[in-house]
Amino acid sequence: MARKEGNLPAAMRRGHDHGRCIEEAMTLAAELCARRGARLTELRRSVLEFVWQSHAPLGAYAILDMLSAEGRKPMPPTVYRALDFLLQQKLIHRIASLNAYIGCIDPGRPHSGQHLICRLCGTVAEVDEEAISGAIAASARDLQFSVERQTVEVTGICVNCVPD
Amino acid sequence: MARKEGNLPAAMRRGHDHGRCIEEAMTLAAELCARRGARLTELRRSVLEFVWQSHAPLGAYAILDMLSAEGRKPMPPTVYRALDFLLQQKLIHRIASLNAYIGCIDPGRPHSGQHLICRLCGTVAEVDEEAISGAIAASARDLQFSVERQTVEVTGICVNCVPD
DNA sequence: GGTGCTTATGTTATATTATAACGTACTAAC
DNA sequence: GTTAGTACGTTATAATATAACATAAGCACC
Repeated sequence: MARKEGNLPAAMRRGHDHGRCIEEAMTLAAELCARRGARLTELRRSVLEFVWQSHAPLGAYAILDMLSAEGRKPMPPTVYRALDFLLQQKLIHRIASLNAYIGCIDPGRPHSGQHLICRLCGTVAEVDEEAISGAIAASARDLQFSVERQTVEVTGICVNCVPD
Repeated sequence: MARKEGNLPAAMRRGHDHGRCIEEAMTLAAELCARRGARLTELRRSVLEFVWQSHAPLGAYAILDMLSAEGRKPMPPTVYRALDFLLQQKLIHRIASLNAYIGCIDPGRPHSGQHLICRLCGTVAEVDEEAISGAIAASARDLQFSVERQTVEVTGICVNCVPD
């Protein structure tokens, strides 16, 4: 029995109101930064907004081009510093296998986060399955390995890109 | 109860006979390539040997330097092509979070493979836990996502690098 | 043992991603 | 308003990777 589309992550729901995704992400980011005493400057806000413009991850130089098109003409370190800030605040994730950055769907809560990357449309859906992170933690414990970070990137074809 | 060192992957056994790791890997590589009609040329063999010189992953340009020191003076594409061949034959893995390459411990058998990366000594241990790959497969199935590749990279501190 | 096909490697140039180092400007606290 | 700290600007370069085309090596067939 096929899962209802409504239960899929927003990234994989074709018709979802993405404006709402952006709006919620920006609001939550502002709240979190305020609470933490971290400064979500105009630049950082712009970068976060660009990252959120779709559910496909964005490269640093794509962001740089977008900022240039907007009138700012930043150099790479400026962009990387903004990305570093957003990473530290856990507002975005880096997708190592793509050298690109994507908005975090749940920045308020600590989580490891697994990413499903569609090879065709580029969409990345973030999930947080205790079964996965728990299995990794258990395996590490067994080897007396002290885990600091889990990177789980699953490449394949999403439901919207396979023939029915 | 602590796991015995003898049960750890070779990468994490301090005193293991690494010459034997290399030897076995090279023999197995030769066998597999022969069986598959793939040509393990001198260059490819050298690259594989360099990758196996330790259980820490090696960057493409480090390999290039090693080849240069040996007398060959290859250019980057030569190294990358050799790495591509070895990746296709599943004789090595690419560690995305490090942009580096490491020998596969079990190239004969299809497997997804998870990597535990010690931030301090650089050692990477490959494990293949059905609990992990199964949990990922189950989660993907649930989202009707068709998995082609799993990248699991766990960063932390290995048993040899934590204080007793 | 040459011919031609395929695969592997050489070579030149450049693309892409990321950081080091140092200077300036902004902000908040006093 | 001075100062300390943080953010941003700027220049230069490092590190990783690939495109495009030329040459050479292996091999299959006659």
